[in-house]
Amino acid sequence: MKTQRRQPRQRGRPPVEAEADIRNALLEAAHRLFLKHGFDKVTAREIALAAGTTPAMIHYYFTNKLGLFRAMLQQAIEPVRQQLAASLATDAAPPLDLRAFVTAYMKTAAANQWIATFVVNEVFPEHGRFRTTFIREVATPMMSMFTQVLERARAGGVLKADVDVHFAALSLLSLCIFPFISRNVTGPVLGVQLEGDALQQLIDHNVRVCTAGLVNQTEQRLS
Amino acid sequence: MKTQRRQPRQRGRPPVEAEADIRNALLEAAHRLFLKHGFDKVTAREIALAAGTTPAMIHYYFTNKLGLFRAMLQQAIEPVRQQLAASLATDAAPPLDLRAFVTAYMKTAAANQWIATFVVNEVFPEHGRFRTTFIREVATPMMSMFTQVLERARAGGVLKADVDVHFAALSLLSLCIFPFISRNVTGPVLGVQLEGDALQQLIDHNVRVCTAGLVNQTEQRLS
DNA sequence: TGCCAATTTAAACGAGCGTTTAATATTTGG
DNA sequence: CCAAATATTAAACGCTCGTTTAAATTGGCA
Repeated sequence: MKTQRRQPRQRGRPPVEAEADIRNALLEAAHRLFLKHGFDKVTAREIALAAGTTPAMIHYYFTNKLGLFRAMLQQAIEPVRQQLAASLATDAAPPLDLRAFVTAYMKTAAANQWIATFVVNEVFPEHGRFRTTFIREVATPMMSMFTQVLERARAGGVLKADVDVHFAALSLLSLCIFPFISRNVTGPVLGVQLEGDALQQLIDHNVRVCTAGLVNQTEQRLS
Repeated sequence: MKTQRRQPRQRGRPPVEAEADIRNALLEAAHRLFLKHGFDKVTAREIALAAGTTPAMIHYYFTNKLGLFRAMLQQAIEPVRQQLAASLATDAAPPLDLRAFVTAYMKTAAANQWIATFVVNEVFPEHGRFRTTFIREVATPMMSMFTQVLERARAGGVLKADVDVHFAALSLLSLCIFPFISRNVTGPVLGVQLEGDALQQLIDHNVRVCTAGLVNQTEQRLS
């Protein structure tokens, strides 16, 4: 894995049609490696090699390793952030469609498993490189949308009256996120891979648990 | 934090009454630093300095940095493992005392917050240093006790008949563990510190959620 | 008393890291 | 067609890390 030879490319200013070729290769390699193994576990040389270039290009285009990480992250996280935010921006509520919530969260988490790894590596640790940024830019605004929806649901009599909104949010996040964070352990132990049919079963299970725990029972009794 | 001076101790063979003095100091410093920041984030020099000695002593007593980590971990994890295992070894069941379960888990997790950090740092990552060991020695046996208890509860008619035992276990773990793993983010965002009163509230909340979601309702209706 | 084994020290080693440099080749614009 | 700007390379720099070494100092024991 170390003595891999890089095929050197032509020096000098490249023709205009193929601009920023190396830059994109670096971003792509950074996405693949950083998000799989974490910032510290991947060396600048590895990324450069994977991108078919030299570490000096990281400095040339992104000043340093962290600059490359940041540039890559911005590209990677934006569509996901929008996707999740959209699943909360339902002014149509307050039926509090828990099934839609849970499904949206877990489907995106399953489709972008790097998110769980990234969060565990860079935002959960006390001195995680992106902890404060994540809290400011992602967690706080989304949590405020979240609790807002839940408050409205409670006002509409859907959420059980004596359930704390913050605890309800925490329960939902726990049930939806933990399985992905712990997948490298719970997968082998339970023999479950969070995709396809098993994922759908878990979604159904989670919907059931938090519906029973958080929502006033009405028509459920009939089934 | 770097230019701290170490007070050199007397050379030569120490008097017999104070044996393995440095060894214990190293173990104690390793416990404090490794479990707080993770194996990679702490240097051998830091630990040696914190223990009032030199890095060479790590080699002398534990061969290398990893040896020190392992020795420290064994000491640290054993009482916790026994404590948690005991909370499952209730042949007295099957009333499936969920409150006792949840309380035992979350109280120990709260009293030993380093566990969550350790698990996130060293066992959840795909190439976590203790992932396979943890799966073999801790996760698998405990999960088998866990599912056994749940199976018995279902046989006794306590657990809802159509709830999968593995999913039930996963839900319980999610609700009980995730809050500690994510505490550095959810703490600031929700304004909740998992200790004292807030911890008790969360325990009650979790008991309620998973009782409603997993257990057949009987006397609950009356309240 | 004197030697041996145990313990500790200061210093250095070698590898790997992120980063920087200086040279070089190429395209573009005047 | 030439000069300036640009992109890339190979090499090395300086630092930190885990680990090792060689010497120094002491207690126990014959």
